[in-house]
Amino acid sequence: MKIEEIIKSNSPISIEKRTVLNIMFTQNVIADAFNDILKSFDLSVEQFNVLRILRGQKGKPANMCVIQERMIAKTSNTTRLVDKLLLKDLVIREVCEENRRKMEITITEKGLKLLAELDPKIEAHETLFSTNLSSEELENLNNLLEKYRTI
Amino acid sequence: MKIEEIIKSNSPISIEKRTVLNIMFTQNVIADAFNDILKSFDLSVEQFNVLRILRGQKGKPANMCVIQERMIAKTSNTTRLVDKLLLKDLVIREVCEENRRKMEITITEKGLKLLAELDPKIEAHETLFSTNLSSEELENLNNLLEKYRTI
DNA sequence: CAACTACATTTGTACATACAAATTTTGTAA
DNA sequence: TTACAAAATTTGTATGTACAAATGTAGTTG
Repeated sequence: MKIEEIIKSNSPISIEKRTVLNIMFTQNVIADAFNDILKSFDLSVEQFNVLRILRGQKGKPANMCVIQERMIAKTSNTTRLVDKLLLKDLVIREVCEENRRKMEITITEKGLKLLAELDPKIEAHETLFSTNLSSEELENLNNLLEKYRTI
Repeated sequence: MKIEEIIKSNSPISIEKRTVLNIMFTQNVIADAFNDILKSFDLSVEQFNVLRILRGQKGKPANMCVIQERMIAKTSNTTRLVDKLLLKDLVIREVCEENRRKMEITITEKGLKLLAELDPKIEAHETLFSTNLSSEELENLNNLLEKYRTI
């Protein structure tokens, strides 16, 4: 569906504006589908991302800075996201003994299990949209996006 | 900058996952730049979008349904967005006489003036990223996104 | 070591988002 | 005409986001 139909515009839209709208709208479609999956697991997208970052640490704890710099939405409030994960026993939080300003966040067994359960569903979702494009088209799309956002 | 560097991943990422990340991240970059512009005008992105939808009505009022269906993020709370715009005298809200369940929202002169002031800045921003790509590349990007998100 | 500055995180506040429940009005059918 | 269902919007609640200010800790310099 063309972006003009989606926002029900009757006047023509410049290619620059269309590109912005298309990126915004496509992100929305993906995020909505993500949300649908995570909702049944009582996780928000950002909570899920934090868990994935922690799993990527392979046992090593991560402090708040590290989590923050790896998140996609840069200014999510990491403290409160971790608070929520703590309440569900998906992570533990300890003061770092070498530098008491830092916090060490580690994913728990329960957190890992939850991710393991989610993995196939998330992967299926990621694949779902991609099947509309050939591998060359996918590569092309990624290259164009990377080139586009460079300032 | 490649998406792998951005999220500081050391393990390889599938093309499907990379595509999702690239779309999410690019949208974030655009939205942040948008926010920077609107912040100085004390508008949020969604408030701005509502104003633009109202301007598109060319004098005709729009009811809440109409506004909602034209917004990019489908479940923004239109009532509260309009509340905020009312407080700033950028719109007026009246009960529709033919169907008293409906509300008629109209943009004010002040709202139109604000948009007129914003227009060139927003356009410059939309153009900024687009200059990284040729017209064919832009067309290509738009087509790929439209094809990608089709379910 | 006292005073500063920088660092890491938390807290406060205002606003936005998601979704369900409530409210008001309209149309319709017994 | 009362009762009921549907439509349009609002309200409530929990959560998330943006950003500034506050807190607590570490390192540095006079």
